[in-house]
Amino acid sequence: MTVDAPDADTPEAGDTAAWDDWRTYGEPDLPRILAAALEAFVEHGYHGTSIRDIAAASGLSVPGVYHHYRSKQEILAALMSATMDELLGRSRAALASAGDDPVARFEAVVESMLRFHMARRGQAFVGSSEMRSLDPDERAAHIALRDEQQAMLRVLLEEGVAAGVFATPYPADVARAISSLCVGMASWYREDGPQSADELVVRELAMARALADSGATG
Amino acid sequence: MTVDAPDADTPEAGDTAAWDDWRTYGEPDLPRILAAALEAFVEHGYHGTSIRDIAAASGLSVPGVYHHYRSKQEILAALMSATMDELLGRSRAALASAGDDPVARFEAVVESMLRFHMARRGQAFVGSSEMRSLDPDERAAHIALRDEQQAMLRVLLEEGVAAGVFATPYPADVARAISSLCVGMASWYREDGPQSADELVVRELAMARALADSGATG
DNA sequence: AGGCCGACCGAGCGATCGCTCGGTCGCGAG
DNA sequence: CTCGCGACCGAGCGATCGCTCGGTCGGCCT
Repeated sequence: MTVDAPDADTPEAGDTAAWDDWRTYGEPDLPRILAAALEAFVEHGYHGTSIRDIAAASGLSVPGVYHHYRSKQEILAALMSATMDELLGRSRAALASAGDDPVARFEAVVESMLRFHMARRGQAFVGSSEMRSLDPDERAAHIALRDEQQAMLRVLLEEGVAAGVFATPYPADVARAISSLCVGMASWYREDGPQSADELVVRELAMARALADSGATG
Repeated sequence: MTVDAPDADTPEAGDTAAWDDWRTYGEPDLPRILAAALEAFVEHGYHGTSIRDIAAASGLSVPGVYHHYRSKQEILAALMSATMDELLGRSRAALASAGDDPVARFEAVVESMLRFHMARRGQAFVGSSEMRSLDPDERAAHIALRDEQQAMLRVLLEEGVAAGVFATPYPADVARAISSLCVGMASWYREDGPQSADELVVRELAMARALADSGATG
């Protein structure tokens, strides 16, 4: 069992100091097997993709794939954890670079989520649609990370409410709603769509702010 | 090939006059094969479910299933179209019962979507997650209906903007966002959750209104 | 009583599934 | 030059897949 690892110059999972350039995205540097699996999972889903599909798309034989991963399940798990690691890493980096203003902190994290779900739409889509295909252990770990991401948002909203800059009485619901917007965006966004990524970020950010101020009637 | 049809007292697809009681939901009255397929698709996905799974869960043999549906694909298609027919029917009924006020019309349709995604969460989830598993023809038909649903929302938003009661410069984006909120809700909502369905509707409706007023800076 | 038909089933078809066995090959170390 | 080892492959295992063939059975019409 060898690693088939990402290039060495890629920031490692959990390394908060990396991703300091959290707004910019290069080519996804997944190892070829994961890249092939990603494309297939996006199009046909985990159970609709065979190891032979993945092998052919990565230019390998079936045993060639099994030389790098012990099972199809391990391929999915590797893909999902790479996804969550990058999302959380970028969100933490965004938060760390945002200073003290509650609104700026909130917007930095939301922007990091928006950009991730646009630039890594395939990963983001698989990360949410194939959770049920994960083995219980990996699924629990994945859910914990996703909850951590949402908790970050919720805390930021609560701090904004405490500071008097947000009005929502239900920060947890708003955090969930913003996550839903991001997941949804990963489904419909196309790079060659009518709006630029930057403009889309502006629009969605405005919607996120509106959610943070919703329910102000009291 | 016979029908395995819903009970005769169920409103038929496309019958706008039905669903006049669009807010109330009884037990889903899917034929047993579709009910079994729904449960399996929610848990394991279309490709993760075998005909033998569906047969066993509906108390039939494999040929017994094929007596009612020509293929596994036809089972999925029947489930998806039943879903979209009910959603669109209830939304149209909500709109028809809402009077002339633009805000009331908007809120009626959003509420119909919210309640549907709560009461029929399984169908709603499969309807959005298994679109890629549909054959191209049925997929195109399904997408057309989904677009019709979103267009209804967008037109309502445009009318509200024209009437001066909504502020968003991007009604299409807001319509998409509201749909995303509904789809997301189908993923996390549980009937035995901490909030009642009615309270959740109030909260989510407030968020939808906030989205309709977002981006007012110009 | 006889015949038809809708509802269903036991057995099994060929294809494909995830995965493995027993290799080959090239490259770097000694 | 040889040896070990990581990277890979041809062939094929048993299991399961979607689907079908050739029935049985019971209720309804005449």
